[in-house]
Amino acid sequence: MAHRQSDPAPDPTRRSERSRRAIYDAALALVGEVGYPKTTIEGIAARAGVGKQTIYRWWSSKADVVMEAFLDLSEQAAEAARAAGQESYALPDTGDLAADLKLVLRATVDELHDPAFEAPSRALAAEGVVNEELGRRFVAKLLEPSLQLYVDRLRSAQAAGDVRADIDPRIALELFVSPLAQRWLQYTGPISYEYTDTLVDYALNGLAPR
Amino acid sequence: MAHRQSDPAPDPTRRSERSRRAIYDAALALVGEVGYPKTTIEGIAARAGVGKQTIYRWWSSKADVVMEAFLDLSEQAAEAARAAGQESYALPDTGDLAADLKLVLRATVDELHDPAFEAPSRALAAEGVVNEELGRRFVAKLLEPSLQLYVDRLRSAQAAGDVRADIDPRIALELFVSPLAQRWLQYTGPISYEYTDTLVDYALNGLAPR
Amino acid sequence: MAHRQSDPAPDPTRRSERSRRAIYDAALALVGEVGYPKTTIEGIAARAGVGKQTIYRWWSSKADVVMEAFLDLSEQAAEAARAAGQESYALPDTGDLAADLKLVLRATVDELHDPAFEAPSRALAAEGVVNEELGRRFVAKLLEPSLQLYVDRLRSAQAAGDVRADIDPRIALELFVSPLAQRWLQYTGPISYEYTDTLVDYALNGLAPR
Amino acid sequence: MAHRQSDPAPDPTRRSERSRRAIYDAALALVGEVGYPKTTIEGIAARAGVGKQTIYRWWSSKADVVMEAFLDLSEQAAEAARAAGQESYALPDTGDLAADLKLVLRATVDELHDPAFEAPSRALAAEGVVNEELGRRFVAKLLEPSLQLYVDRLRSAQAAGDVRADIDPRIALELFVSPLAQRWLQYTGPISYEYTDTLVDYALNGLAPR
DNA sequence: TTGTAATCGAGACGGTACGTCCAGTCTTCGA
DNA sequence: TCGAAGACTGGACGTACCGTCTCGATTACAA
Repeated sequence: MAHRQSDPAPDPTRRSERSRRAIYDAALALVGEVGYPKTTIEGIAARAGVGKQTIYRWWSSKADVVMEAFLDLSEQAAEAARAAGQESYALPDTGDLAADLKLVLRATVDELHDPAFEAPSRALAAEGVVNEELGRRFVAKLLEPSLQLYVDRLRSAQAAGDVRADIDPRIALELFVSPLAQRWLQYTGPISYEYTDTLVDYALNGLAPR
Repeated sequence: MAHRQSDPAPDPTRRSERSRRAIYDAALALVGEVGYPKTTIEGIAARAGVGKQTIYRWWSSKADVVMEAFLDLSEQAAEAARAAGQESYALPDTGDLAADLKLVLRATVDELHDPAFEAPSRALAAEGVVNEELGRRFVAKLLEPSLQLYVDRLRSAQAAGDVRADIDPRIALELFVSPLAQRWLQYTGPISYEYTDTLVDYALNGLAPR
Repeated sequence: MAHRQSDPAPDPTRRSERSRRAIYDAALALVGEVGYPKTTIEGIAARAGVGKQTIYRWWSSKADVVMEAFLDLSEQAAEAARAAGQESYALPDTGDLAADLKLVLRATVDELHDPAFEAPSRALAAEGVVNEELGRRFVAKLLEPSLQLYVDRLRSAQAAGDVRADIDPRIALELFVSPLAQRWLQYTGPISYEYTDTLVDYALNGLAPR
Repeated sequence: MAHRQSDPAPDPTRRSERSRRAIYDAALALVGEVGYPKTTIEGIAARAGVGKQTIYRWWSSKADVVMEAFLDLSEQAAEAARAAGQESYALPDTGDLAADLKLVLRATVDELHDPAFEAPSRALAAEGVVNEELGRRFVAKLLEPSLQLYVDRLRSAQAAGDVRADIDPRIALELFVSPLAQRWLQYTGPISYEYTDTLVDYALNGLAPR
């Protein structure tokens, strides 16, 4: 980072779009093929047919490059989904909260098993654990928007009387989202539809007898 | 690891205890001072006053060294706790499940804020995210034993009728443990007594109106 | 040089005199301040407030730029000398050959000690040793004209009977000029008035007893 | 150079002779093949099958490496000559000074035309022009020993009455050696047997009529 | 009690990647 | 239309570590 400050700051309007795209592609391809630790700036540059300086000019670290590459990928995916008529900016709301949550969590389970997403997102999550700044960026850009959808759905459920009014939705969603996240991140247990269904049931009804 | 196979297998009985201790100390000190990524085998060896080969002879990677060092530290801490009369092999069981869980989680909150534990455990957690073998070892050695205590306490609560009998305690515990873990690992939110108390309440009583 | 061919040949009439001057000044200043090897095209351009392309358009290499800059400096110096009434296009001819040569060589000794000339001329001489094309240009433009003055003076001496008629003046001058040059270039010995006086004496009278 | 001082100084007794030889060979081969400026440390290391650090550990610069490689080559050549019965530690002394000098200078002319010696010695001479420290080393190790032979021969000539007693041999030798050196270094003129013969004649007999 | 075989500290080795600097080319924009 | 500005590909720089490989010098066990 320090080395960037000293430079006279490059002019973003003259930036080569071609290079940026090539760098994103190379970065994601390498992370997928050889894993994040063996992915090197030098390797990305070579694969992208780009000078190393072009990477160092616009990004401050390998984590930064991979992060933006992944962000870009997500945006493209979102764009594609939007174009395909899907609305990814809201959870389904059939009136049956449990069913809706289970559905969405099952989709998340599938996504977590998709190898195209797994390598870079694990890498970024790991980096974020140890690098607070990047971690917060990762959360703000990638995680929080998804979590917000749960907040919205839970509020709707509160309006319908399906969730107690005094519940904080931002915390409530963690009851079923965080366990899944932890199992995936830390290999603390297997991930399955049955598991996520169970989480929803437990979370909605509580552990204590009613 | 591969490089170990080629060696004629070192004789553990002739191992220098002095060196091992020095290596553990150096490893933890460096992780604390300069962070895990800037901690190098070479640096550990120099700091420990030890030849590099002595490290490579007994460990297969930096992650391995730091892992064992941290394990050793934890064991010492546990030992010290035991010596001080505390029993860390069981959760309190006052009959009030909610209160017992809140108490233990508050202690965990404190631990997570302890800088001596934070650097190495974050580093290992991060490494484990990306390195499945190490991740599983980390969980098995450090996480699972603690989680087992929750399982025991929940079973006791089931026997007392405070938790429904059809609940799987291994999953149930994740409702309040995983959210805390995720907030700590991924900076998805602040960590406080109030937060963990809320988690316990939500988990025990559920989100749906009763 | 090759890269010049590809360009559509720049139009010298539209060349910016301002830029050329600035480039000469910057080049000589940098060679003086940081030495020839650390002088870079980029540095010259920045110091001259000029685009790199402006340099590459008119010169083929760093050596080329410095060469022309130095040539320009020499011409200016010659001009100034001429303006001051000195005639630098001929050696003194008092009738006493030995005295005349000693005088001129002493002036050369002084010049070789002048730091303003030393850095760039050493740099160019060095470059010329290894780069024949540039070396020959250096000699033709800078050295040969001076040597010609010795040739003229020696011819005049031959006419006066002070030098044998069968002597080749172009070779003869090397007897006292080359030793001085070598001592300066290669640090093979100290340079002083006494030394050059001795050279003249030895050269004129020979080593063998008469 | 600075970076060497900071290191704790490597242990010369543990140095790899194999690597040193390979580095010398690679350096000389590259200088011969692509020229000194295009010879890089990286290239030498690759060609020698050696890590770059092994070069930086023992030498402070490219010039240093090439210098020692050339020195080593010269020593080997001298050794070989010695083994072949030649005595390179003295000039011939037939009693005819002029003939002896002409003979030796003709041999020098041949040597200067030998491409195996030309590339590295030009490179080192050039470097020495601009780098005083290296220049002096070059002279002391390579030039001065040869010049000393001339001094010896001239003294012998003085004893025989063939050279005036008041002549300083160290300066006298420059009358025929330096012109040759300058023509070779700076391309100030062609080099031939006839030329060196002429130099000897002029120097011994002087330019003035007798 | 004395070899003798292993481990030990030390650090040189062949390598890979780092982050920087500059070469030489190409593109944009203002005068 | 040229020149300043500077982004671009490319490649060498000198450094830091990697993991392997000798080296003596302890050191502890078996003879």
